Amino acid sequence: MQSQNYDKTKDGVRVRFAPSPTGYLHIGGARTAIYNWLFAKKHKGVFILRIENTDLERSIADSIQGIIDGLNWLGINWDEGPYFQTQYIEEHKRAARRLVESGHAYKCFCTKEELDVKRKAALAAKQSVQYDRTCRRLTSEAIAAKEAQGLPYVIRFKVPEQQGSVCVNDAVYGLIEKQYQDIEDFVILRSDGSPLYLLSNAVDDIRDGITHVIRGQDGLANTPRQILIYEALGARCPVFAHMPLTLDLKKRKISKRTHGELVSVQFYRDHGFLPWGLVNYLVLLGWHTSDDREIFSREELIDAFSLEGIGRANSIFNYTPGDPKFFTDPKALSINSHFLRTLPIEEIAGPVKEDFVTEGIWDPAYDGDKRQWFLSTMDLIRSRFHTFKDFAGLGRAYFSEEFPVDPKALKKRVLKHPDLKNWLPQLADRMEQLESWTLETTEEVVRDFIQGLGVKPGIVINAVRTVVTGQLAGPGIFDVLTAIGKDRVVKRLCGVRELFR
RNA sequence: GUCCCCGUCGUCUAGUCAGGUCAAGGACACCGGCCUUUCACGCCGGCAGCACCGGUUCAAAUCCGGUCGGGGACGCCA
Repeated sequence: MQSQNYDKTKDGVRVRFAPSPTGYLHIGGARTAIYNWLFAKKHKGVFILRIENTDLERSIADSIQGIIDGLNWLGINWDEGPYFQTQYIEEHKRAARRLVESGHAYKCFCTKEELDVKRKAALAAKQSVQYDRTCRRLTSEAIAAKEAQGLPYVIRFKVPEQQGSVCVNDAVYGLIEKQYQDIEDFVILRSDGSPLYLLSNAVDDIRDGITHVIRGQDGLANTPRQILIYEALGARCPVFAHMPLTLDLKKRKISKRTHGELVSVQFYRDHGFLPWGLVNYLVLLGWHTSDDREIFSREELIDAFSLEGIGRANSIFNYTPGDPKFFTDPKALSINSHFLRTLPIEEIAGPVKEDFVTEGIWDPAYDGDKRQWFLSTMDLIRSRFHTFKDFAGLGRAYFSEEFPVDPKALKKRVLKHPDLKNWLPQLADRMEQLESWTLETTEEVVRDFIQGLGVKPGIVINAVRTVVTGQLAGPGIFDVLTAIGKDRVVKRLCGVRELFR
């Protein structure tokens, strides 16, 4: 058998993301996809999406939609696919047969029951639990006889019985050696004729011309066996690069089962993350440059990315359940808010609009006459926000006449000084008479009013902020007043009496 | 039970391959200060770590050995 190289594109980089169809995109999976995607972009290669469903029963369309949606939202675009593993089952079977013919695999007639007994015995004797290779020693007559009886069989891979080992030169973990004697004759085809993952995966990667397999470290232990398959099939091995896993604070693998929605990409979309904020956070879980950069634009990240930067130690998704301040890893939030307050304002207008539409506070004029106002107001308030949900939440008073008043702010900034009940409407009267409504004129009228009262400026100013925005804190008050506008300010200030009830 | 991998601040990590310039640097979080009408932003400062033990060496986070701790793989799962 001659060696066939991956020459799909004259040895250009070809990588793939091969999730199983679970119905949603897991952040760990997203991270794997991101690394592959970055590697492909960096080397101007091809990124393939391949759905690894060997389970024919399931409704594929439904269960892959979540994955596709997640990748699309993140902006991780693929060049080929999605391919489906089920489409290639015949090819996998042919490969298994070919391996039997070439003497690299054999039929095994042992039943599950027999194997179970042996396994238990081995366990009891504290021996390693490997298949004892009974059927490997069957004569061709014995095999023919069993086949004639119609006995079901699986196909097992013949692991070399000599001394020695399989070597993997992992791009991340370095040289990994696995003794032949520590590998059992693993099954590659079930007794019902269907192929197993180890085989299918290798065959698919060979067919797709995959040059670099970038995947989770949980695949590391499979690699020696897959290399045996590659070699037996006469194929050139891809470069393997295993990435460390992401665990929770208790060092458990993160999963939807134990961590819920929090580990799905969808959750971050629903909670106001910018897609790139999530990408930037995820890429830092197990990868780093040797300078101190942590914030990247798309182009910067593609340029900076390399397999050498991938670490070997598992990282932890730093999330504390029930944390009142951080609903997910604080670092994720901080990266997201960094982008939220530094990106050109136009770039966050999109997601904010989408949210406003669902919240029912979108004004079509924000795309027209009020565009400038919309953008500058977002710009004014964004430095305090963590997600774009905050615009319709904490920032609601700027965009809607209906907004809640924070009870803490009300108590501390308004109710504490009963005189405000009269002062604020008086101030509103003065404002009413202003010809122009600018930073300067509003400041002048407010300061003048305060001077007349002879009280500390903060008392009035903070009360105005709370009454006008519903919040304890916010931008400089005169910025707030100009942003919200004379009519609404006056109306809200006069409404202070309501708040005293 | 067998095999493989990993171990630097609470978290993400730089530094480990080519030992000294590391009495260990950055980021997030936390604390304090400045700014200020508030809160953020920004700026300045602080807290906090080489898992442990032994060896090699003039010198070890870095090399070697062991211990402990963590993770992964050992399926007719993917």
